[in-house]
Amino acid sequence: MTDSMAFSIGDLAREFDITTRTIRHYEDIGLLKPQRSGQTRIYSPEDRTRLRLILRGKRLGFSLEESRAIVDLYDPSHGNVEQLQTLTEHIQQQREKVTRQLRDINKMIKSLDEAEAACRKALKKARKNAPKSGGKKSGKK
Amino acid sequence: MTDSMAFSIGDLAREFDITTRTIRHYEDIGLLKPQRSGQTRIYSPEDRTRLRLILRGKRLGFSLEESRAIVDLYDPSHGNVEQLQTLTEHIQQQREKVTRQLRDINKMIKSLDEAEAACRKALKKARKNAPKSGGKKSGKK
DNA sequence: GATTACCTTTACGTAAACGTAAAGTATCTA
DNA sequence: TAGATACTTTACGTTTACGTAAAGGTAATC
Repeated sequence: MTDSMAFSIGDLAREFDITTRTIRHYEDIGLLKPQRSGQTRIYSPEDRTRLRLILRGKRLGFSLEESRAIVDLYDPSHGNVEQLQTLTEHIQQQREKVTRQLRDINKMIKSLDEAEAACRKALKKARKNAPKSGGKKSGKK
Repeated sequence: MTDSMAFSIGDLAREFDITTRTIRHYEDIGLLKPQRSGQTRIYSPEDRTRLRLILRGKRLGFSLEESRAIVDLYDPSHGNVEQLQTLTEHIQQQREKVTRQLRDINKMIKSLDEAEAACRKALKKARKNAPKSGGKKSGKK
């Protein structure tokens, strides 16, 4: 039960709703390095996790290069102290970026709330002025 | 004091730390429509707000087309009821996307926390094993 | 044994979001 | 009056992140 679970490229494409081309592209630029069985790519659970992180980064608007920095945080190929120190700096940078995103998102949610309220108000007013066939279920609710 | 405040393209570029080319590009695709004084563009506070919203969307990884949808929420050119209804749908969509981003961000912050902790731990261990010149300020803290 | 469903590589194409250069206009200012 | 600075347009170039053939290998199934 050590390395029992493996995935094909199609498995991952289906699971994450992306194309195989996308997955191969990530390999082209060195974000993924699956094993091979002959020609065919074999993805481990770790590869799957890396892919998940990449796609999360994408949803957050990170470039693939930025995602690389994040994914590499979880890579056990960081040994010496200097690397660890630059690593903490990287983490700090990512944290700052993400924190700013959090602020932006909260602002945007607030904006959406306001926009929705204004919209509802306008709709209410419109229905009141011209309830040509819409006055049916017009309980106060 | 109605429309007293106006900005040049350079003003806005400096304020938001972008190039004038970027601002003109947003106009090319119809995201901004500043007034003109002869050839020269004159930006109102409303234009400035639109630009701010666009850039916020960018930081959140929105495409300019997506940002257009958001910016248009605040545009007073939405009059009739059907438009208002599709508008609420748009708002709902944006809210869902942003909500998912919020989840992603929280996950990522958590991940960063863990990565940082693991990193500190590794550094501590490294200093303990080889304190060649680093044992100086090594109070428990 | 032919079809179907996977997988592979190589390679040119493309949309988005600007960058960058060229060439010209208008306004200060030394 | 000659820069220097800031504005303008036109237009080709570039990067990122894949899309989309083309051409083929392998393996199960009808």
